[in-house]
Amino acid sequence: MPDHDSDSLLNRQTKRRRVDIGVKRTVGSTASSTAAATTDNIARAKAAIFSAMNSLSSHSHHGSDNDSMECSVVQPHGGPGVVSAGDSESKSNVLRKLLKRANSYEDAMMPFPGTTIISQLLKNNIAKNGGGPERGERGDRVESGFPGSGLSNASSDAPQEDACSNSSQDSTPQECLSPFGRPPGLATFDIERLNDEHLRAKRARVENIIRGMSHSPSVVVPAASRHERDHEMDGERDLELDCPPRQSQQQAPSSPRGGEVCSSSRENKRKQRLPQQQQQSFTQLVCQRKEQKQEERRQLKLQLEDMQKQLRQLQEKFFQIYDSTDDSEHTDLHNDIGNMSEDSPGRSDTGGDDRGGDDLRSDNEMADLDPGHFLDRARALLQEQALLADTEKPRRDGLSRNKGQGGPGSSMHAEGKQLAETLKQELNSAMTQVVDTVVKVFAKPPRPTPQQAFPPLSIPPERFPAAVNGDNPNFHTTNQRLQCFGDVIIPNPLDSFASMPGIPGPTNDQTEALPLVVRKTPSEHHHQSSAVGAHGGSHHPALHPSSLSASMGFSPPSFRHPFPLPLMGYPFQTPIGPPTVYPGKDRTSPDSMDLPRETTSLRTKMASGHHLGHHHRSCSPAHPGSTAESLSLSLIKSECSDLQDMADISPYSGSNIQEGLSPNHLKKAKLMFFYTRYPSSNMLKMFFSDVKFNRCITSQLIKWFSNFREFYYIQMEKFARQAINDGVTGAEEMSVSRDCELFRALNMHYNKANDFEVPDRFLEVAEITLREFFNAIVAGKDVDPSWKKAIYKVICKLDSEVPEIFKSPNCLQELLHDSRGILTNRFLLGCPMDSAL
DNA sequence: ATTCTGCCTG
DNA sequence: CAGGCAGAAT
Repeated sequence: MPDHDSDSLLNRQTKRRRVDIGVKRTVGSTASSTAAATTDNIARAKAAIFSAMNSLSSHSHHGSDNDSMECSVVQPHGGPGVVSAGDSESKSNVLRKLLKRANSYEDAMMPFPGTTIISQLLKNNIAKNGGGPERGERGDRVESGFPGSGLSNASSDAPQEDACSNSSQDSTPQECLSPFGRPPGLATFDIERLNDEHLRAKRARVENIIRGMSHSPSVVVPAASRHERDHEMDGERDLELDCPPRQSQQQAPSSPRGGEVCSSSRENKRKQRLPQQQQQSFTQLVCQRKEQKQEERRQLKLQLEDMQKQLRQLQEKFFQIYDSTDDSEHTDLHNDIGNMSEDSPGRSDTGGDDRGGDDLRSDNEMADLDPGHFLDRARALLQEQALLADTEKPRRDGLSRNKGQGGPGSSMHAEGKQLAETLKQELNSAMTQVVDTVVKVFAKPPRPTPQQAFPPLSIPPERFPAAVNGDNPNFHTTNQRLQCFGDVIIPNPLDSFASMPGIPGPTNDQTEALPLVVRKTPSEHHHQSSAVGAHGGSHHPALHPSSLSASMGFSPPSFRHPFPLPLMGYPFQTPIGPPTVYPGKDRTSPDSMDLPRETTSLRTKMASGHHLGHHHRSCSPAHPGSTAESLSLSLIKSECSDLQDMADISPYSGSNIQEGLSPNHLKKAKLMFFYTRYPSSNMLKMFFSDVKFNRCITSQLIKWFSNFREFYYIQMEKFARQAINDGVTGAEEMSVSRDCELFRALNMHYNKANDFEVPDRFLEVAEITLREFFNAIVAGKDVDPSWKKAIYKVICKLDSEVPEIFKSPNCLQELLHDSRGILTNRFLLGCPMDSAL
């Protein structure tokens, strides 16, 4: 095909010449403009949310460092103007601020771990609230009730100053600076009374809201959020609708700066899909959860510290008592006093009651002089464990006593106990270490591998001091906490992502959402199509939110995927996995044929991502494929600099609306191409109603069709030239049938599994296209760099209506009249949740 | 200024 | 198939 080659060369030379036609500009414009308006509106709110989330997440990461006030960044744009907005807006702001305060208070409250944030919050509110008399005017400005904005860290941030300055206008500086600084209700008491009723009402509202949110992730979404959700749905389906007042109000706070950030960050690349969604309510939920986690974390840390202290003390005691044992175990190195003390650090300091010399001596005696003593001890221990009476060897007991063990008459008994306890303690210590590790992982982002990072405290596996009872409570508590944590942590180990350089905070926010997602995922149309290959094992839960939750329940913790995050942004129905885990050889269904490819392509982008490789490598060697996949996905999101999109991440995507395009969507798009080559963005929205549209999604879909067209026209040109080369003289001589090579090529591309009956109309269009190309080439028009333009113009008019069935999220199943995929998937995946088709 | 498109490249 | 780009349309 010399011609073609030269042609492409020509094109290349004159590149950038505008070849495209006015195609679709008209149709698309309406749609796009509408869509644009909608997204734009939403965008601001998103940006706001994003920033809030971001700040929160960063807060959580550094929280342990007591950088706590980072949370104040929550509302970068939260100037005075914000406050003046509508009712709902101020409410949301108030909430945010409340949450903010909660964070601050959390630090302050540390000594009272048991206290709830809310109660403290409210108390403080009461105490402080008198500060702003004028506040009464605006009931909604509850934030004024929290003059403690600057409370935990005055230097922390500017944003906080906003709130601070706000209140300072009305109240004294002290209020602003020191929440605890002045005795509650002194001068302000009267004032407070004036506003008492009002404040009560306010508090009640706030409390209710917070309570509702804090109850559980699954909780009923507050009215506000529900509305939002509804609105979102409306927005998707009917873009013409104006935003309800609420919406616009909510957007108000974020408008200016959110937009800026958004656009600036967007400049880098056109990024990908990022799910978009709920706004205020989500933010609130996220914040709340963050708070809760943070508090838990802190408490846990405190307890751990206590435990460690106790452990040290116990250790000391232990060394005091069991020096000999330790020594003998440790070797013969310690034959004399000096060595002993060395071996047991801290012991010399604290322990030094009476035993110093005696102990040592006894050690010597035991080791050298009286080996029998040792045996006695061991026996005693055994006896203890066997619940035998220690009276068996009164004599030896006495001996040991004489030796200076210093124990009471029941030393044997005590010893046995202690040894038993020691064993327990070892287990405990292990647990402690684990807990500690976990906590650290959470607290400090830049921690690579939790596993090895055992606390320095790490007491050698030798024996630990007998666990005094006092120790146990803590231990139990810790354990319980750990378990509780587990529920939280496991679903969103994301925090570990935080440790990765390339990953921005926002990513973590998504994590937060996970638990929520899980709950809300009825998953209606999973496994629409087939696709999946063979063994269920290949499926990775991480890519399937609902299945994730489901599998979570059934899989042992160790199998839980460490990187669930990606699901948010990606595929739901994605059968994925095969390519990652299994090279794709064992794909059985014809349908699945194209899957690997799609999957691969999906992954391609991620793979192309810069930091990808080492990231997942370092992160979870255990799950190479899946990890890579999910991580990549997360990275993609991370990379997506579009703040709006980031803000779009929401936990509510579960039900019907997906936040990303799955391979099945791609498949569907391909099938749709048989009907329409130039779908408008509006049309796409209608036909992909199960996807939450944002700019990224729209762009991607458009890009898909663009790619489809590209391939289509390339094929057309190719075959046209081929026909010419073959000596065809008239366009009429050519036809496109289902048997012809051209069709096969096309079908292979768009309908690889061949499980869809290509409409005749497509054949006609293909034929027309082919002839157009043929004629154009024959006429020598291909010398014109934009010679295809005319053809495009013709072809774009040949779009036919896409059958209604394509509007159904489940259309693939119906179109492919193949339930195999569904059943297969369900079985293979062993995911009951998915049966909720 | 934004959106959409096609072209080229990987 | 996606990223990046440039051009055109709005």
